[in-house]
Amino acid sequence: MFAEFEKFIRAQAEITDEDIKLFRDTAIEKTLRRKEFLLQEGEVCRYKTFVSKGFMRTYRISNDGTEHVLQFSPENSWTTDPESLENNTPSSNNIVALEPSELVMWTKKDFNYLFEKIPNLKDYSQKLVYRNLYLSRQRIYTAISSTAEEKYDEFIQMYPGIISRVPLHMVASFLGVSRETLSRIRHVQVK
Amino acid sequence: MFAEFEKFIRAQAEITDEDIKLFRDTAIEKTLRRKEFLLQEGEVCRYKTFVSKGFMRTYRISNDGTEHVLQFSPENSWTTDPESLENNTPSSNNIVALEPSELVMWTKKDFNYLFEKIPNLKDYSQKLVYRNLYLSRQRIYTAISSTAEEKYDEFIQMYPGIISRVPLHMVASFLGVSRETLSRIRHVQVK
DNA sequence: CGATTCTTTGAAAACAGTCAATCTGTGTGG
DNA sequence: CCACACAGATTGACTGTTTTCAAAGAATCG
Repeated sequence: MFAEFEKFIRAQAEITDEDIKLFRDTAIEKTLRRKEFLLQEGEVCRYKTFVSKGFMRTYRISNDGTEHVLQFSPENSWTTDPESLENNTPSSNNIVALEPSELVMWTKKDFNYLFEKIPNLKDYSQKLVYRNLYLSRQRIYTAISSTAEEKYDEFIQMYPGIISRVPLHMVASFLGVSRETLSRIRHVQVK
Repeated sequence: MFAEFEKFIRAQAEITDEDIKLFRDTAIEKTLRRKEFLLQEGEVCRYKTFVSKGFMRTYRISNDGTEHVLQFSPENSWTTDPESLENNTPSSNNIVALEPSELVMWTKKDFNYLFEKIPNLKDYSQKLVYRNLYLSRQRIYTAISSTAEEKYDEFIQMYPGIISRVPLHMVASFLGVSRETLSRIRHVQVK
């Protein structure tokens, strides 16, 4: 699990062998089976976590009991609840494994220590947050400006790999459309 | 204009008199009349900008020519296109004054210089980005999970001051509903 | 005041959601 | 290996919501 992370982080930032040792010494590895939770609503998120294998999904449950998917996290991406982690507040989100998954995690404290010791990490982290912010803005724009069909098309464009790995009703939930509507949209397009 | 910024930043972070001098020496002040642009689609965003008085609005124009409001920025808040600023890429957004406004701006270069000189600034900036990210996520969640009426109610809750300062059709555009729908929602609620 | 911008209203049409039933594929246990 | 259960996907009919279009009324800016 750590091996995948090492490969990933070396590709993303200038990282020395010593840095890698620091990462490794503080990392916690975790394996999840399908449908196991990394985080459940009400818990405080304790870890920055990197998905080295598998597939995670973040969702929230609304008052009427419906699930709404906020994020898909395939291997080689990060998944956490930054708000809960930063402020030590109970999370409103659930993070669950969609496939058997392998995670590499760090506590906030350890990661702060890494920030001090690994100069390039702060820059990388900053960039990551910014990218997150752009993507969020883009998603907001799509949500307020597009029809269901346009949302679906953009999803396919932006995350081409995802559609084949998750049930369609979760894609529908991610897009904010009912599963039936998504089904009909897709059927029209096949023609 | 700078006076408002000084007051604001002192309240937000531990800032010394020397820090203030640094801020001031690099700041550019700008006054905008109603409907004047801070940034237009296609331009590269060059400044971090603080709204010390007035009211700014960020919007994007979709293919069919419709405006979609991404952000409202009243006095004592920041407004920029972070993506364009960071990557020197042409912006897809327009930022325009809704009221006569006064701005305090810094180039990216100068602000990086400030980051080096003012240790607490990085933390403050980090927090700001994070808060932005939470708010964006919240807005995404609302967009995919709520009815038009719920969206409006949440807007009123979250930004109580805004509704009285902007035309309703811009609120509608922010929420992703037609102005007619918003009008009807509001009318029902008055009962 | 005059022009422009903004808001409201009504009626029709388009769109998306709900409900219920059916179909499909997958994997499990007998 | 088959039968069955289960999760997921699709379909049709219906309902409800939202958009669109058009017109008129209200408010605001210069």
